[in-house]
Amino acid sequence: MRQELEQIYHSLLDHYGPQHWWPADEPFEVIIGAILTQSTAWTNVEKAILNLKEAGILSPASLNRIPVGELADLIHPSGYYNAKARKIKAFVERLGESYGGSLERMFALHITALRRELLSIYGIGQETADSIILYAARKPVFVVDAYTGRIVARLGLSTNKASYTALQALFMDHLPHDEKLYNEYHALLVRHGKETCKRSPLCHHCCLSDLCRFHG
DNA sequence: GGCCAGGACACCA
DNA sequence: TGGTGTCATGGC
Repeated sequence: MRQELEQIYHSLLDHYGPQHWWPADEPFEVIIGAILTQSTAWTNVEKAILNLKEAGILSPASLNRIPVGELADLIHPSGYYNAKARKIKAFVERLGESYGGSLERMFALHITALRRELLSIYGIGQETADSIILYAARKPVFVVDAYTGRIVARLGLSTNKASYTALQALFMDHLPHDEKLYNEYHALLVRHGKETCKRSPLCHHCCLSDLCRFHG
């Protein structure tokens, strides 16, 4: 299994090149982006983040002060703006109350403790928690998303109903726990999912065709 | 004009 | 545990 996962990785990297994720200037921006991109196109998230920057409130302290209704107005382009405003508020409130508003203090937690802490915050589920751990805290957890499940299922490496935990274990049980590897791998899976594997039922005519168990 | 994006939660059985 | 409804905009 390890060899197959490594072949997929190298095929994607050869085809697309390094993705330089996460597209953000700083760790806190990664977190806000991770919440805003839940079931939402990244182009819409960019508009919302730009609004926050132009309003000068893309910081834990500022977001703690602003009324939730005003925050919802600013992130309007990202969709689900009322729900996401509550989620952002929930995060910065926890950060303020438990860590004095310091991401460094929160990220000093051991990786499993950090994951539990993030999952206990309203609006942060498994994928958002793992995105924060990998791309903001820079610790080695494999981020699973909808593309990940579709791609490995189509390659014949899992069933199409595999759980988040099962998919995460598929990668973490067979690959070294390397933050840079997981960073690039997930980014490449998203890139590939956007470009190719979305509509094709099998992986015909894409850079992973040779690795598909359904071929030949 | 319908479909879908780098999900999470509440509620139900 | 697993299935369904809800939250909502913008691009194609």
